[in-house]
Amino acid sequence: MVRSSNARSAAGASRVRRRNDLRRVEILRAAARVFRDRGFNAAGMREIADAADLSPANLYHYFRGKDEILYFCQDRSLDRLNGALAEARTTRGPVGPRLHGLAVRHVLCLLDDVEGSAAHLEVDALPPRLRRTIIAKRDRYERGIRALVGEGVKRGELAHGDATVATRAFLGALNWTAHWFRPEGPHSPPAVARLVADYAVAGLAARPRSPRAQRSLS
Amino acid sequence: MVRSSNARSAAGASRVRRRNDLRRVEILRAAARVFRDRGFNAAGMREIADAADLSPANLYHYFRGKDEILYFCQDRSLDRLNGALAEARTTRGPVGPRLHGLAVRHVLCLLDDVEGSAAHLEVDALPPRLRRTIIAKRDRYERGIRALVGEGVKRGELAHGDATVATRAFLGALNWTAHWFRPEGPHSPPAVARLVADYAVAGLAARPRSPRAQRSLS
Amino acid sequence: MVRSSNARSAAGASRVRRRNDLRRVEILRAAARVFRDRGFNAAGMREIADAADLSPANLYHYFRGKDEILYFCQDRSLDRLNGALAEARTTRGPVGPRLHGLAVRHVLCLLDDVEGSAAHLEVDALPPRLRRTIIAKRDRYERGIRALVGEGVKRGELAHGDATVATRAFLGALNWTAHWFRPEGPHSPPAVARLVADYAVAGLAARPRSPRAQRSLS
Amino acid sequence: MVRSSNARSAAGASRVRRRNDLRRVEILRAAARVFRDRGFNAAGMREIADAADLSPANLYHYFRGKDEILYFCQDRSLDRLNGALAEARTTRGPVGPRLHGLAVRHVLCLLDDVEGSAAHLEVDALPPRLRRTIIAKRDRYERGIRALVGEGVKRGELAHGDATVATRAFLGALNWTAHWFRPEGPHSPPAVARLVADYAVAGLAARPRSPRAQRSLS
DNA sequence: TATGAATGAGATTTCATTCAT
DNA sequence: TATGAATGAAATCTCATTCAT
Repeated sequence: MVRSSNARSAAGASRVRRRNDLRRVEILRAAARVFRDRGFNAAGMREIADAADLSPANLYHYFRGKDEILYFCQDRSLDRLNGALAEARTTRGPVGPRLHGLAVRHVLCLLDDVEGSAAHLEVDALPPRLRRTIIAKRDRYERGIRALVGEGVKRGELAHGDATVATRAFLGALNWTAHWFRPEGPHSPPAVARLVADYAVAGLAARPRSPRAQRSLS
Repeated sequence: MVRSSNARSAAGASRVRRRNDLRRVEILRAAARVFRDRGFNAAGMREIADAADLSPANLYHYFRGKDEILYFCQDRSLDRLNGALAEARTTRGPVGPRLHGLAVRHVLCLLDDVEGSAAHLEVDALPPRLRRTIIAKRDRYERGIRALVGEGVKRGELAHGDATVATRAFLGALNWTAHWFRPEGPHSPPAVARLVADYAVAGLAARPRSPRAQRSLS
Repeated sequence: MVRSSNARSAAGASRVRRRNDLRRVEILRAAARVFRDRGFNAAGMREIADAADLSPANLYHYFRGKDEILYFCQDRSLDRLNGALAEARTTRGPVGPRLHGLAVRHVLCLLDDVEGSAAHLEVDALPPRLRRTIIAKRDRYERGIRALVGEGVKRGELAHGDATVATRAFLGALNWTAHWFRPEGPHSPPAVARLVADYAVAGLAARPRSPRAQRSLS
Repeated sequence: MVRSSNARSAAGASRVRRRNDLRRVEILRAAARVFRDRGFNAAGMREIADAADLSPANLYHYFRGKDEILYFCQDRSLDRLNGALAEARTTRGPVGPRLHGLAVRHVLCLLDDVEGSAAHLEVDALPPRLRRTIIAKRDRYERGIRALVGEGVKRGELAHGDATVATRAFLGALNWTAHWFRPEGPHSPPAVARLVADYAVAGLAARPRSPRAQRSLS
């Protein structure tokens, strides 16, 4: 009897804990969508609460404050991106397609309306303490991509040039999607993701013709 | 006496008007830098006033409010961009270099610390009335670029594909620069502009090899 | 069966009741310490709950709310003080030592970290209904001391003067102890109690020399 | 002309500055009264604003926040008290009357409804940074009184004993006045101040009779 | 008896903006 | 042209309290 009681209470605790965590994740998803659509500063706690179907005060049951909500949004986003990165880095084969796959997942992550996201932008909104962790993860992601690009250059697949700047321009092409994509537009998120990834990877590819032609006139 | 007084006051008015206009432009430059660095919502009127060396209250002698300041910032930015666009469209020769030149000017416009800018983002912060004008100019700019891209495709210089999405990805690569550029970094603004433009134009160029290679694995 | 059940439940109820009462007292002790150390308004229900090792919500099984907790704290404190007062009044002998004993117990009551206390301050925090009872008890205590002082004056032991004001100054010297006493300081609570009582009673004693000397210069 | 213009603007600036400072002092006076009557935590910014005849938001034109208002209240109070202390310490003559004069001024400072005060209590409400300065001033005051007491003991005027504890009991008798004094009561502030000072100084005076008599029975 | 979740009321504070001078 | 003073509205956040379990 005692054992069964213990077991029950343990199960209860676990169930509660899991429900609590699930609720937190649901809130983070909702918040991420709000942040993406309105920006961190323009998004009010009331909006987030509405999106998550809670009272504003109740948000503070789950998170210490708005900053922390943003922090966890970004943390989750970056974890997903770093997961995709890990896969791209461990896959074999030419770098181009691997970068393409990564780019697709990156964009889908931004546009996903269930998971919400794009919250890895606006790092500056975080207080210094929280910012450090996020910047570390973000830099890990960026360095990982740069490493892939470097690998492609070594193999002769990708163009020589400043890998850091190229990586950032690559990410810019991807990230910008969150700014302009409209669900009611002509393309589905996967279609957009593929098109943008096509563009972004092409920008890295080895230039076939004389690079002179690419130079600006002015 | 009366005539001379009139003349003087007319001259005075003109001088005042011109000074007023100069002051307005100076304020807009300062404001554009603040908006770029901090974002519209995070930027306070006090910050703008400090950057422009005025008291916050005095800003209201020059502008109706924060919205209007953003409006004029964006208006000025877009005018400069549309100027660059016009030049790119009327220039003869292959499309690639013309787009490259435009891209360079676009990035320089974002990074310019005298003129300030990047304020053409955050259109959503404007109240509907002001927003319409800005969106019109922004769309004009985007359509112009898309037209150039279309011309390049027709000539066989640029890759087939969705020109609208490609244009936005192109702009994303450029615009993102404002997020990551740091003056104390390794490259000067013109150097960054050239590197980013290289990438951005390459992404549009006709794909030489089998498009399959660009496809994602997943 | 029914009888046995009744009997058991009666016994159970009694035990529960007693446990309940014990628990209530424990909570009041903890709350009294928190109120003394932080003040009524600064003390949160969470703090009280932590000090009593309960969840905040569970406090409401024992008390109607924060006000009621303060009420019972003050009630208990004043009962103890009135108990000490009764003893001092019924004791025979000169008034000085009897007041001294009372003062010692008063201070010990404030500093006692088991019983907690000092909660008889902050009467204003109570809602009117509860306030009346507490004020009545507090006034009973004060009047009792004033009566003792009056007795001392009649006997020639204590100084003439405004007995009400003197009583309050006397109580001030005692009560203030709760503000400055630190357990890690040089004196134990009983030592402090004796020293403070020495001072407080001396202030009431008949002035031997010319009262002029006590007068202010200014 | 130019000089006179300069002079005028300088005078203007000075006038403005002085008005600003005056307004600050008025606000502090009002706030001190509110703090004394309601306690720091119970007093809302709205109450303070009402007492000072401003909108709550406008308080932030003069002070950084509630904490800072309390800080300046306490600072002003302690400056006044330290002023009185300095006078008491530099005056010649027996210590008793000098302490009496200081005590009178101390109590008057608490009860003064123009200057407001009693705000030197509740030091714990301050954030650490501000608290340090106030504690330093408060300790200076306390040490000054203790030195006076020590001088009295040396001269044989005052009773031997723990000077620190005696000083605190002395201050307790004075400070408590702020708790119980009611303007509609039988005594005027100066009358109360004299009565309380009489008591407080008497508590320090050399005990004429056998100290045994002062001992508690229990 | 016990507690996680939930909430309305209200606290402090910020901010864009206006106004008197 | 310039600004200190003033304010309403709203934002974030806290807190005592309730409720379902």
